[in-house]
Amino acid sequence: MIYLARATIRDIAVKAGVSITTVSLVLNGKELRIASATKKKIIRIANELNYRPNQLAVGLITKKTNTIGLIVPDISNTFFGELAKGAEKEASSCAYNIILCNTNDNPDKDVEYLNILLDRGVDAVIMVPSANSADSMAKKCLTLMEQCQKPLVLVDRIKMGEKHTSISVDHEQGGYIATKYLIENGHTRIGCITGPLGMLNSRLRFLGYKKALKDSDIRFQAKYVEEGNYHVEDGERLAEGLFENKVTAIFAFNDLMAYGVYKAAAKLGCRMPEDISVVGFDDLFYSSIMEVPLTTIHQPSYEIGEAAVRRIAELVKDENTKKEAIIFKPKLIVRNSVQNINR
Amino acid sequence: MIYLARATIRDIAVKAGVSITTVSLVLNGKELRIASATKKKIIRIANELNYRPNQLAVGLITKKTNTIGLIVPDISNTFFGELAKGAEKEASSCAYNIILCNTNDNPDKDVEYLNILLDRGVDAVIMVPSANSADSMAKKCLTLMEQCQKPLVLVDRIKMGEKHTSISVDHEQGGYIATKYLIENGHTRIGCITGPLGMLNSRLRFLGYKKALKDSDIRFQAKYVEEGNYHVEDGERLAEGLFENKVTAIFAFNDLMAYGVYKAAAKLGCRMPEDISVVGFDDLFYSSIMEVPLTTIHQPSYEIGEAAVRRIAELVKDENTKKEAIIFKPKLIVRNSVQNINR
DNA sequence: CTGAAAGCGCTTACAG
DNA sequence: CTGAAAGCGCTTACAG
Repeated sequence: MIYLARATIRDIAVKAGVSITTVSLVLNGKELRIASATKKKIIRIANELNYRPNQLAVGLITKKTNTIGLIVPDISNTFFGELAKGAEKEASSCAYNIILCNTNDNPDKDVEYLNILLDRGVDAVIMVPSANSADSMAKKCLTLMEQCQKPLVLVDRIKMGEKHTSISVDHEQGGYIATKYLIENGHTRIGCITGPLGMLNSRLRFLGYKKALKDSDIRFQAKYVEEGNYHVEDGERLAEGLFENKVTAIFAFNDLMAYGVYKAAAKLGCRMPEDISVVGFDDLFYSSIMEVPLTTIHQPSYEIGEAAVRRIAELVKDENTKKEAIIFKPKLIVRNSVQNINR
Repeated sequence: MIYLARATIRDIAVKAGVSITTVSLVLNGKELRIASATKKKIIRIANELNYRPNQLAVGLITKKTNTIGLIVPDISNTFFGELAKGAEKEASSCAYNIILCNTNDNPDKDVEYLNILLDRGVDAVIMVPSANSADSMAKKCLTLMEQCQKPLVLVDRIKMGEKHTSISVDHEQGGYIATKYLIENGHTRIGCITGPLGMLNSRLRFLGYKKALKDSDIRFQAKYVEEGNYHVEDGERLAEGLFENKVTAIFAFNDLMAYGVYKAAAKLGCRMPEDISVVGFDDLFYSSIMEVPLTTIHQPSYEIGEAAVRRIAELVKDENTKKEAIIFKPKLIVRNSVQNINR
């Protein structure tokens, strides 16, 4: 009972006494005129032989592999894990598969993987560009994909517009509502731990922070701002300086750094939120189960992944699909890490 | 400057005035006898044209795609995220790519994805079977892979041995050392929140728990045992019953449920670890940054992913590679969630 | 030292 | 209603 080789279309043709053309036609439901007896016979035999088309052969000839490349900086980061999960789910439901590429935020890998994916005939790629990727790198990727006439969907850390679809939360608005919420709770000395300001998402959140201050006539002060690198350790290290500058609240540009603020507070005996309020960004799973659940800006990472694949499916079907950006609204998730200090 | 089509081996042959055979030979470094002038010319032209072989064509003919399927229950779970990251890194370093499949613990998906992966000509697959997958399901998968003569590496939730490689931490020993540690710290009324006992990893950890009790002449008591489903909510819900039974410590079979125990303790005003000690299993990233960092059993998920791909690379090169299991030693990570109650 | 030919497993005009 | 033929982009005996 051991079949070393899978049945091919030829095996079916031989067994059914017809040509492989006919088999192909029937199995793909292309020729409706074929005698229903022949049709039934072919289908029966295909089932008997457990026939499944070799997708390499199909892809080679149709120039379509039903395959999408997904390039992320770090799949073990919950944010990208959720994104991948959403993308995979949507892909699976349209008979696509995902080829996973993890760059560790190495910009060279962005291009390297893109080429490899193209070698494998992917129909499109979803890419979260590496943190330190120069704009020239993103351009290179876009050019590569354009030459092949294949969609590139840029996600989260978006560099430029126009010729491709980009998907992201509205980072600026996220920064704005996070800061606004702190202001509404009576805070005026609001520290800010940004992400790398070389990254657009970080610059946009920073813009939102400054805009919210301005709208409330609170003077922006550079001494309340520290540039982090999106890691827990940065949050911890940078929070200490902010504490010394007497901030009553800190807006950390991601949840990870917010956790770092928690650690710094614990180390220095600051109570949360009585002595120091914190708002994060991302809404990672952990944020809801902490002892002091973190108030944060929710990013719909799962939905972003879904949306990326959905847009690709549209793009592949109809090249004229508009390639404009998809912007998700950020949402403030109020939990317990902010103290109202209005009297 | 827009090339709609990628250069093919034929384009090179035409431009160099040689046959495609020669081009293929040179580019694959197969025929060393070829005139070095011809060789150089071909290589130069290939570079000029940015030639990259179409992997669909290569795969179709060589029956090897340098592609590995990875089937996991939930890629957004840090444990599997780390595993995927390790697998991807190792894959990338041997020029393999990973096709990601997410089953949401639906056993039917295990088989469905396996077939799809086979259609795509993967060289092997790494699978973490779904939680409720019956043994018959695992057998089906093994049979499928055997027929194609392709390695299947079963990871973490292992069903059966022999014909395939399985990779996992030693769950029983993990359960043993976790329990032993609590005993050494003076605990005798040790609650236990297991995973689904239908899953082998859970049964093994349970065995370790009972063995540790026995070795210390502590009577096993069923009332100290609750069966969970590896989710935070189970930990929280089941901990309450255990508290009522006056346990002084709880061994949760994964970190997620341990977090649930934390939540239950907070709700009931129990201090950690003064009133209740907890040990987890997995050593998720978050466990180290909690206010009361969790003492837990470390599972080397990244290394497991790496090992899976490394074994596959060996297996693909040499069919005679031994197919026995790879068992990682679990490691106790002592942090702050256990109180020593010896006087 | 190099090339013509067969073939991997399919799809798709085209012809009958 | 059905099939012969060409072809997708490669590799690999085989022949010279």
